[in-house]
Amino acid sequence: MSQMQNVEKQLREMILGLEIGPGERLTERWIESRFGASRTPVRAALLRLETDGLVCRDGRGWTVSPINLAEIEQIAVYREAVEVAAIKLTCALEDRSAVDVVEAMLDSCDAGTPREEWHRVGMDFHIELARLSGNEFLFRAVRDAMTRLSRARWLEVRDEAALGRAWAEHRAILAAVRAGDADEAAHRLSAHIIGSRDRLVTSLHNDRRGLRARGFAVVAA
Amino acid sequence: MSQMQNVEKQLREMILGLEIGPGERLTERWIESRFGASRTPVRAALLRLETDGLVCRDGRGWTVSPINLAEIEQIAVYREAVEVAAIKLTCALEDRSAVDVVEAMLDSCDAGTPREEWHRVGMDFHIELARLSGNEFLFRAVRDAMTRLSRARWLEVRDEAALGRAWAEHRAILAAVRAGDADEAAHRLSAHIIGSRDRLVTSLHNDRRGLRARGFAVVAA
DNA sequence: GATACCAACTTGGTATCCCAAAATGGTATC
DNA sequence: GATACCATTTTGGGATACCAAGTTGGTATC
Repeated sequence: MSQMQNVEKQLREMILGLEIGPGERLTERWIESRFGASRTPVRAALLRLETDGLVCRDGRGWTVSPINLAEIEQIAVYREAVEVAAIKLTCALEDRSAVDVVEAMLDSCDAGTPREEWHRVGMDFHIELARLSGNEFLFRAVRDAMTRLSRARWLEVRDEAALGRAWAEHRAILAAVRAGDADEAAHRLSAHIIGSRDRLVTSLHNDRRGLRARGFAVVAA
Repeated sequence: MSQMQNVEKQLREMILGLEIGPGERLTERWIESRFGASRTPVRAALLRLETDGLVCRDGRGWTVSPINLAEIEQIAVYREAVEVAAIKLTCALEDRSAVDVVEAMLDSCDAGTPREEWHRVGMDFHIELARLSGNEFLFRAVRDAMTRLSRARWLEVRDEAALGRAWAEHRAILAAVRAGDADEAAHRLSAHIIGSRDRLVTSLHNDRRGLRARGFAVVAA
């Protein structure tokens, strides 16, 4: 694996894992020494992460992108459009047996599953569901949206009941897809996404002081 | 303007203007000497253009992305989803007077307008229309889709009647938006996009031998 | 004439060096 | 004590040198 991929992967994990907080300044030299690579691959990695929205320019320098509530709301609208389009395509397929693979992902989480895993599977559900459509651009759009939402979703305060509800919604969506009921699937998916958005924005809004106290930059809507 | 932006801009224009043909190999050293910049900004520019889908990796090297008919079909589905979502948002706005600005773009083209201008305005119409939604991600998605379609649309064989029909469809879409009729606007926009896709794919499919003879790589659907 | 093999060149990946601009910190002045 | 100013350091942008891997072209052998 090239140095550029190496730096990009590790830096991405540190940012998504909140090891580097939203709003923190980054210097190319710090990354260079941190990962033992020279500035050329570091700069390439930063350019990649910039297009993913994980880092952004701050004047001349680099900053880990802050949590932006307005952006989160807009992304929800965006992903609703593309996920609904994707699920309609999937419902129109003759062979929809691939939903079983997605259902198995949901099954892999139970009471003993660590929170990180619930978080990861909760995003991969949407990503893999979009992949089933066979449309590369809808798939990429969902993956990109989930990446941008990842940190915010991790910071969301969710009790077990909320997780259970989300999983039930996921299963209902899959059931509709399996039945080939595009309208039902689209409606449930749409409601799920908008509901998730509202809970997410509300949670972050209520917690914004605590988040800022932890050093996380949170931009209001 | 930085060297990186300079190289990116010029290289983008050369690719979109088909001065460098789809499928052509690129070397960092050629770009370096062509634009008088060193490899550092050249590499940064290539990474940018790669995320825009204008260049792609070919093993170890770089290639101007070929025209890909399957990709064009998928992008049409993608842009239909996002453009329809955007126009519905716009129709729901109280103040939709900004459509006048978009309408003025259409008015700027007449019989004496060069073909490049029709081409540019034909894309900007969709981009600016999406911008009116106020959703940054829907807007970016449309802009990105149009960038990826730009070369194919330029190669499309379109007579004056077809252009006139497209403009009429554009105006009908704007009229529906101005009236706040979301369903009508969405329906007309959707039909316009799918119709455009069909004509585009058909045209390129029929012309693929001629295009290949001009040295343009065309990947079949 | 076909093919196996080797040297020279090309090319992307990386490290490193230089530079200008911006940030920083200390000092002198009021 | 506050502030204006200047020297120093830091930082990103760019240029260049080096390397390894891959390609190419030619040659010698069969």
